[in-house]
Amino acid sequence: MTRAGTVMTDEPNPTAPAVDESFLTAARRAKLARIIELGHDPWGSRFDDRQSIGEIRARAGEILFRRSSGIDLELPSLDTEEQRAAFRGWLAEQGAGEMAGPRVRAAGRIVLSRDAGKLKFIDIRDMTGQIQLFVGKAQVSDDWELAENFDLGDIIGVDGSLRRTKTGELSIFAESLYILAKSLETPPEKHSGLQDAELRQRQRYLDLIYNEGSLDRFLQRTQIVAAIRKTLGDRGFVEVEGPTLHAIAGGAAARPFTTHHNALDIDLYMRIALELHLKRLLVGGIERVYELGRVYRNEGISPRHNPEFTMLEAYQAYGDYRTMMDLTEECICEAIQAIGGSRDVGCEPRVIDASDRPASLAMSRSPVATCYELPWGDKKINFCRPFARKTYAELFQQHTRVSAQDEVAVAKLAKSLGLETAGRHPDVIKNDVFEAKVEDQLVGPIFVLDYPASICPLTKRKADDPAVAERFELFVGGMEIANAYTELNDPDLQEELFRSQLAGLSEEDSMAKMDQDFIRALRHGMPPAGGLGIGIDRLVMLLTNSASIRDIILFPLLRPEK
RNA sequence: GCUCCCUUAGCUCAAUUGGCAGAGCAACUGACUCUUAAUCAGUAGGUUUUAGGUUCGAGCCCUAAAGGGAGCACCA
Repeated sequence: MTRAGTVMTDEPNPTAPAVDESFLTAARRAKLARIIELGHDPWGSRFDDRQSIGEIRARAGEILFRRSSGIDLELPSLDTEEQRAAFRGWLAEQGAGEMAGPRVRAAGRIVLSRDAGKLKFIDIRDMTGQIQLFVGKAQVSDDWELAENFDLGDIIGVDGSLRRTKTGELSIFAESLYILAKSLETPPEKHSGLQDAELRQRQRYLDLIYNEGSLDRFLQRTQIVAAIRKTLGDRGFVEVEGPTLHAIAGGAAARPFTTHHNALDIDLYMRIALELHLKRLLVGGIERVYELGRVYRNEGISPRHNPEFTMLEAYQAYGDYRTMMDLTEECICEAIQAIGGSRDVGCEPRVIDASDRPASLAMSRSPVATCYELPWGDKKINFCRPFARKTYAELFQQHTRVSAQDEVAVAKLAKSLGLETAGRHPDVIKNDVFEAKVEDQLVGPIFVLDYPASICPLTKRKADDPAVAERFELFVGGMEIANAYTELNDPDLQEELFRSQLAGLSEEDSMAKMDQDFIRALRHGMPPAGGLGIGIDRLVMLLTNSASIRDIILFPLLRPEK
């Protein structure tokens, strides 16, 4: 393993210069040195055949009380405080004897420690749970002094037997102890954890270790993403990996990050969307295709925006936006199920009536009633399939008392809301009003259908009304979660829409957006298709009841420290 | 980029009207072989984010900077 010119420095070096030689770390370094004196490597090594704490806890039923007479007794159940109290009485009645349980080996981080004379109670935690070690000076003999040099935060291993203490606490009665990694820093306060939002983000590892729910939340994120992949995979969607470095940053109207390729000497953009390359793959014959990956937008940071975020885009040939509505419901409901969302919470399967379903919109297949209820802030949100479906125009009318068709009245309303109207397209003004007055109100889940065509340059128009685009957005908890189109596959119209869209932009921006190869691909023929985008971060926020996107992104962007 | 708010011991938080900077946890010393946020006794730990200013006196008032938070702008 040693390469020429490299010196392996396996020898622990307790005299290494400390960055912060405060009295707290000095105490830990003194223990580090003492552990080395005792003949242990404070940085540990491979630790085979351990069981997870979750697995070990599951073996509690194997513990027996062995009376001196040789008769083994099963222990009473110990799930509640009453049962624990009863256990203590029961144990006192048994007289002479001792607990006997399976031999186990565990490893984890010390999160709590209580000394009681020649006894130590050490709580260790691994990814699956937490358990108490019972460490007696007489019982561990040689390892007692090692244990005396343990600190909160150290990662240790233990061999012992699984038993219960006299108070009923499931514990590993230690026989041998191992130091696997010394911790030289002081952990956060043990009751309240790490509260400071900045420290929680910068030092996410501490948040994960010490804040209740943090690790679970991020594991749930992984489960949600895995469930979405499974949902799509089960339906024949092919996952692909498109380029993240784009010569042309298209597919959305966001400002890209720029970067530079040295050998080619060209500026490149970090992708702002997945759309245009996935549609090329529809042309190429991948009839159901998706990508679940990172996009980058050079925009402001807020509780709902991080400059890099995870987006799902899925395209299905021979479908349309109604197809994608069903797919959206399936992805979300199966994700809820994957994280253990409660099912059938008494929400009556709703009958889709005229108010939910515009006459023009036929369900593409009969809905399956599936009901989940999740907390969202101080509210609860019911995810009952099918989700409500209302048109943009209906919702506009309902929440503003103004007809979306009445451009004069809409402009007047916009002005009264303090929105800029001069020189703007009526549909843009209308959409500003919609965003200001309607979106926040949509607790949902609700599909908003049929957007003004002029704000949807990549979307097919309705056959009977070219002013309306076949697009929906799914709103839940006031957030836009999904956005889907019947994809525009007319190359000439697409080019025209791009040009009119770009008319207002500077030459430089215009060049950045006009993707001639994409138009050329459409000219070769793209099947009619439905396309869906889901903002994964916002979906995870919603499903984990998180108020800030920074709570569900492991390492959100922060200014560099100092 | 703009506005407002926050920053006190390693961590979590106090500090009255501008009047001696405090507690809990963590640490250190001691007691305890069944603890559960263990308990008890004692010890130590501070450039109050930074740089200026006002004042007899500033954690507190003023100015600026840094970092964070909320909102706005940006985000078809």
